Amino acid sequence: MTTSQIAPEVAERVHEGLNPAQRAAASHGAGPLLIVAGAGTGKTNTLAHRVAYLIASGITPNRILLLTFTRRAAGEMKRRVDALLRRVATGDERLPETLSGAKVWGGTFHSVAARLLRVHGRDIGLEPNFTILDRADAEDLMHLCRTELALGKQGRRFPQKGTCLDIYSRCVNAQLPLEDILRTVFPWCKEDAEDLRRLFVEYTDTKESRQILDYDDLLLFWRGLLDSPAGDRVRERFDAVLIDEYQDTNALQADIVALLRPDGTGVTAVGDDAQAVYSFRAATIRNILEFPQRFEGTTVLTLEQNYRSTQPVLDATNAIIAASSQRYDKTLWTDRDGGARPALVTCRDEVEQTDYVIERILGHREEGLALKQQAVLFRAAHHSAALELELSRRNIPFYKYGGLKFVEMAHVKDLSSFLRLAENPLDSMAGLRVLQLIPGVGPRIAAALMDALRDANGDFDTWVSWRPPEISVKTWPDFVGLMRNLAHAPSTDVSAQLHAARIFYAPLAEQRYDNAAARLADLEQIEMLGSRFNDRARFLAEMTLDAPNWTGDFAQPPTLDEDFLILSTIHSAKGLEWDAVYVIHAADGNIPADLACGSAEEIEEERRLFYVACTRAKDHLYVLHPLRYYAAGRGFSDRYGYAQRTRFVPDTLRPLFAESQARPTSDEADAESGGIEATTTRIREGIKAMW
DNA sequence: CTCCGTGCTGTTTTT
DNA sequence: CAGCACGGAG
Repeated sequence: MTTSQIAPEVAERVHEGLNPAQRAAASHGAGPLLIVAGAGTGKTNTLAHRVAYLIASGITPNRILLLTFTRRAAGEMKRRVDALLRRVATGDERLPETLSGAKVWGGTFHSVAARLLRVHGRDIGLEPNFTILDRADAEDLMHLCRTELALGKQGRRFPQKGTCLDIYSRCVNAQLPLEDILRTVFPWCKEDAEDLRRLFVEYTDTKESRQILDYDDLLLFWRGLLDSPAGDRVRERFDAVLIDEYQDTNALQADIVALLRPDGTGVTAVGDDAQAVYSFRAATIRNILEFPQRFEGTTVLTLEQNYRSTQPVLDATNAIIAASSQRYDKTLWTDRDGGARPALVTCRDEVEQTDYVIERILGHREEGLALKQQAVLFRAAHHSAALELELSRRNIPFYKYGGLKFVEMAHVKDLSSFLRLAENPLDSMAGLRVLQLIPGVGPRIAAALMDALRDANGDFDTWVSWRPPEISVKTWPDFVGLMRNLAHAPSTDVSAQLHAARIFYAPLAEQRYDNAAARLADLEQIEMLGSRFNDRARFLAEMTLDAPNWTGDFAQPPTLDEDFLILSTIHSAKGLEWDAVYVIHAADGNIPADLACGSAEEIEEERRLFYVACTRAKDHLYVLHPLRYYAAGRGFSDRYGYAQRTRFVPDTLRPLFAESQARPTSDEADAESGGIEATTTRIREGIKAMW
């Protein structure tokens, strides 16, 4: 790492406002650095300061690689670094040139991989027009391969396509042999090892021949590139590599970091082993625990001063995580005195929980807390269904993170598939999808047409002579014309291409969907969005790799400037904070999820997840658990269960909480019938409101 | 071959 | 109540 000496007064300006530990982290020298940063200790801020410090000390911004967990985090980081640099530049003549759009390489492992492979892929035999399969595409491809090999037709039932992909992905990301993964994670599929092996070979071959990459390939090929003779060309690009949320990286990602900076110089990893919640994606806290062994001469710095939460909230969250066997010991403290103990609220059922949460939210808003400063968190996306319904009914605007994503909706995928096919005519997943939109064209014909296209080296002219079924004789030439135009269009004009595709697609969508108008409106939004891009491949990649945040950009109720409540899965809430946080369905079965109680490790992860949820709160924390809950999915009708409060708040921790009932206990006697009556009344009101 | 109706099954978190 | 697999009609 080539850092020139940094002037003390410049350093002082960079570090303004940091505490001593943060300061040490931000201005650390070239040796490998691990920052163990507890929740709310200013991790993001410290990392931003470190980036600014590196730039101020002479490293060119585009020689810094900043790997974050989400695109949102990347954007936030960039904003802060820019602000810092602006502050530093004041009165300094040497710096302004580095300022204008400090182009730090940033993004998720996956999106950075896509960009690097676009440039260097040829060196390892990858054409730059490769396209990327999202999760659903990958599953569908797995399914096609399974049918191809006639698996699951021998009487025994074969694992589902999603399960197959999970197994495959787990092997790749954990870098472990199939047997190990089957034995430890998917024991009920042990019998299928041989067939799975065949399936995975077929899957891999198909992807290769079609020049399509799945999520895992992006990491795999990035590592392969670094491991190849061309690896130096990638290594030479970067002087510094910083990785956020290191506790949630997997073996493959750790390999990539090590290959980027083999001796560890210039590596900065930030993370908190107490917040590791992605082991289902093969993330392993061994990466953070063993970082010092992997990189000799590592400096470990710990951030323990919490700036986020009040003392009572921190007392509770510290106690929750104390029960865990975390390895990097740290005790968070704060000087934010005062504030109330977090609330532990018992509700009779989900209706009561919903009402309670909404009342509190509105109450806080009365006191001046905007909806945006409050969030409701839950374990699984569907846990918020009842709440969403009631919020809509009461016209309380909200926005939900996690769960179904905008770009995964059928019509959005349809539209982007036109561009994907134009970008890479071998992309059979995009091709099959687009072709089957045409009436009279099903899987068989579509497959034949894609084969023909491949034989013609991707020249769409080969489709001109094909005679479609009667119903589509008119549509077909338009379609072929569209594809030819898209293929020859300058790749820069993304929104024009989207427009052309939309015009063709609109009538098909109208036939296909009963709510076509709404869907077509979405597509206009996509088109607008396309105008922000000047590169089709980049557009398509971001579309699949950075999907979640796109929803935040526009796919919401038309209230973007207005105030709205945040609903989020706990996983999607990572790294965020709100003044008031409501953790709902915090009852055994949901937290921890009964599907995740197979082993002690899994339960520990659920505990950390609960910890992550609670540590999002600055001033007000509510943990709610309905006694009676609707066990979604276990058959319909009246499958209600009686839930224990979450085991992560055992009796010993109760003094740290203010316990209450959602309704006064005096109602107990008549509450049962009263509650039910209230429900039926509400249903009737709802029906009346419909006319 | 496509398309549509019927019946079975299965459930988390995300790049 | 889905989303998917399978069977039969056109």
